[in-house]
Amino acid sequence: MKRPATSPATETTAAPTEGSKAGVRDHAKQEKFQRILDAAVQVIAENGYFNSPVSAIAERAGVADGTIYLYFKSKDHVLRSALDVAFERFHARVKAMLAETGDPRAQLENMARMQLETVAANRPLAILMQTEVRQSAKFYAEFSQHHMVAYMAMMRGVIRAGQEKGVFRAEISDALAAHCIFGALDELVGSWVFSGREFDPQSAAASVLGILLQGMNRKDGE
Amino acid sequence: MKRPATSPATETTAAPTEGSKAGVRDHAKQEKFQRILDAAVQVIAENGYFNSPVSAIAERAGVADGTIYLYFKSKDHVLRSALDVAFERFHARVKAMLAETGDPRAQLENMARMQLETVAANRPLAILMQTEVRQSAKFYAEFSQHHMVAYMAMMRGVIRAGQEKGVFRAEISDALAAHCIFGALDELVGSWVFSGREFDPQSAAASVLGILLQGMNRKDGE
Amino acid sequence: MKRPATSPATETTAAPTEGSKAGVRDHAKQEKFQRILDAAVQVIAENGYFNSPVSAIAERAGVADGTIYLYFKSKDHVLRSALDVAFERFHARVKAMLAETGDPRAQLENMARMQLETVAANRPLAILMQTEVRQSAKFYAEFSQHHMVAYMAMMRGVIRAGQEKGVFRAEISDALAAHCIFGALDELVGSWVFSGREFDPQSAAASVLGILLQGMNRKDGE
Amino acid sequence: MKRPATSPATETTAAPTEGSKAGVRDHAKQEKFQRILDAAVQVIAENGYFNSPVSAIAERAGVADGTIYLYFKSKDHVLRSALDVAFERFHARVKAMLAETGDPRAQLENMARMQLETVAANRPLAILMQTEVRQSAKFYAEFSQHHMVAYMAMMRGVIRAGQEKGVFRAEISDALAAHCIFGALDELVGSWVFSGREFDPQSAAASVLGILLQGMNRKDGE
DNA sequence: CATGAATGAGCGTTCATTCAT
DNA sequence: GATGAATGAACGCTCATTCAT
Repeated sequence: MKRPATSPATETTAAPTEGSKAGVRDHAKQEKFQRILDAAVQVIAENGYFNSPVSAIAERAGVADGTIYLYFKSKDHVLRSALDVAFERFHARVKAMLAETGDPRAQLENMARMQLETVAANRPLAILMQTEVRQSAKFYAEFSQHHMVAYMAMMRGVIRAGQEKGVFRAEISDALAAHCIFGALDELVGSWVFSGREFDPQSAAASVLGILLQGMNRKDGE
Repeated sequence: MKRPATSPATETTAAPTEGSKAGVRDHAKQEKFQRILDAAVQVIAENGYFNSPVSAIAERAGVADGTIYLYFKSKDHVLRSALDVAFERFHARVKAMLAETGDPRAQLENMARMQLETVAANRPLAILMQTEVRQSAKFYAEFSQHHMVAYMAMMRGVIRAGQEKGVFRAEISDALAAHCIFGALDELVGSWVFSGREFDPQSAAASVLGILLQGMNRKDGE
Repeated sequence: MKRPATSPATETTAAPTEGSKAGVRDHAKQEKFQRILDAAVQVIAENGYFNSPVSAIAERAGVADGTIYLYFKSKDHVLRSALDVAFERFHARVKAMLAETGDPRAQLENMARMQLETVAANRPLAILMQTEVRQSAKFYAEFSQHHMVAYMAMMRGVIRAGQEKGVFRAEISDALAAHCIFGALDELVGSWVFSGREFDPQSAAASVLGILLQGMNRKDGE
Repeated sequence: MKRPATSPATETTAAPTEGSKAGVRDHAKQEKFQRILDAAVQVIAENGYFNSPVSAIAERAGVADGTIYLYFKSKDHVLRSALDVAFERFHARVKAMLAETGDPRAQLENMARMQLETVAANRPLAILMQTEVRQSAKFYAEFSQHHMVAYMAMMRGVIRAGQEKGVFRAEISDALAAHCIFGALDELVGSWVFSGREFDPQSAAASVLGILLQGMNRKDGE
């Protein structure tokens, strides 16, 4: 089947109806839900969305093909859910970090480090983020609306706070700066993910922010 | 058919054999070759590679399905060719610009401007560059080997030259800086391409480089 | 997919995995397996392998096109299986007969009769044996290796036994004689199959062996 | 295209219209006609009819694809012509031999030898005779009507003459005996053609006829 | 006559999805 | 709930044949 022209609004991918009969049942359901998601991430990272039959995902998850459709409306929604879930977790962790960090520069560096760490911790998921999110303009636009905008807003808030505190130059557009930071890191992730090279999130984040905060220009007197 | 495991090395996508019979024939062939490429770029930009049947590309190009296969070995090669041709043109233009520009800062800004201009000039192609290049890890790795490495090398050369002339800080890694610049611009392109917003390449390039060269930090005494 | 250059060795065409869940399921599977085989034999006998779309076989079998591929790896394997199954049954029956027949002359005549009977009992299958086995040199060579060699070996064994018992001339090559008998019968089958004429296997077998055993020459004193 | 349901009556495959302008032209035409036929025999023997694109035949013959259709109505007719021409030549040579040979036994042995020689002289053609003639029941039936019947009639005539002269047993059916002889030889040819083994037509013919004339039975007193 | 680019019907095969068990 | 056999639409690609040059 082709991706339907009208995409069904994402529905924030709630895990299957919870809160009914027994907690045991719920737990079993949740567990299978997650197993399918993990299998999908692995299989799709290896072969790409369109070269990953639902049957391959089912097999990796250890369930029957039909079972997938008890948990997800379509193959498409499996991918959406995987990305949604992953992003929401990341988002929550960043939000928590921001709440307990004061200095804008430290906040930015932590965000950078967490972005790279997330990728380093789950390579298949990183591959999905680099490839399948962009599998089509429509999908990407949708994903961006849901998640990227929210993430960028957080980053822009940090930058604006820094500007108000006088640590960042006030004449810089917060939106532009956020794009620059995210883009630089994302590019790094891409080159890492596809080459397979190792790298240290901590120091890589520091290096990138070193460039972006201090600039490439040699200062007079250096 | 699935994407073949061993892809036949790209072959630099020469347009069909030229230089024989009549110039007329050659011209007609070249024209049809290009028409198919353009159609492919449009259709794939709209629907994504896997949701774009060859028949749709053929229809858009105004040729029969089978005709595609007189010019390209496979659907896969149509996409490769489109990307190869586009990149090679871009690469050549950048190279020419570098040859007639002396100042490293001006060189970087021109590169940035040209990257954004290219995208502004051909939105469907920009979409392809943002999406289909990454359609699979394999494809991306291959494309990167062919083109990105070459482009990045050019940029790193400019940065090193600037470091030697003393305009850029010497302690910065040229590779990392190149990734940051490219990534920042690419991210900008992405957000533009998928939102449909307008923007001015010239000033956008200047703004981005403003951040990357001078840094976000407020200088003492400002 | 194209016919793979290396065909995967026939695998003796086991019917789908049996012996698990319920005997009911197994039986249903076996029944469909056989139905597809029968449909294939009929359709291919009528039109030839290459003029028999899989869809035509599926239709005749009363299943969907895709269902064929749940039972067979490829169109190619449907044909192989049909021939393999048919030959193995024939082979087994001949073997059983040989075990309970003593006289070499009677053994030969029974083999001849059974060859003709088999054909008379299933005309479409006979057509396949006369045509599609030879559809390509490769296929034929493969089939011969698997089945013809085994059958010829049985016949040569009978002939050698007859020679040792002194009923057949010792100076005759058993291999050559076997070829002569089989060829004479096969030619008869061919002329029958394609003309549609009726004939009686019993008496035809007797007549052919009458010629081959006693020779065409008039004996002195006759 | 599929083989048309109504086969166009064969038309005895006359070479293109001759007897007009100049003998030179005619000769050139004949030569190209033959070149295409030879190419077809080679290519089809190697790959089978349905795996032999017209373009492959054209290439082997050194002509353009379209040129084939100036000499033959369809791909189908190229094959028919090749077989017709080959058979007619063989038929003529046998006929000439029969005219200058008196003894029925010698006639039969010469026919056998010539059948094997023909095959030994042109292996690709032999492969065609063993395989493509049988590509479908329809084709085979048609070919048989045209050629086999004629050839069998000659052989039956020889056998009947032998019976009248008292050298062959009178109670044998001439038709059956002819089938036996032809079938035995044809089987031999088949086993040779597909195995690639060498063999000597002269002695093989003698051996086969040795069996068929004298019989396999040991005579009393031997 | 000869060419070979163009056509488009047709094929083998895959796989998302359904539904009887 | 879970299964997995069955479906059939859809696809990439081939190639016999035509026809403008």
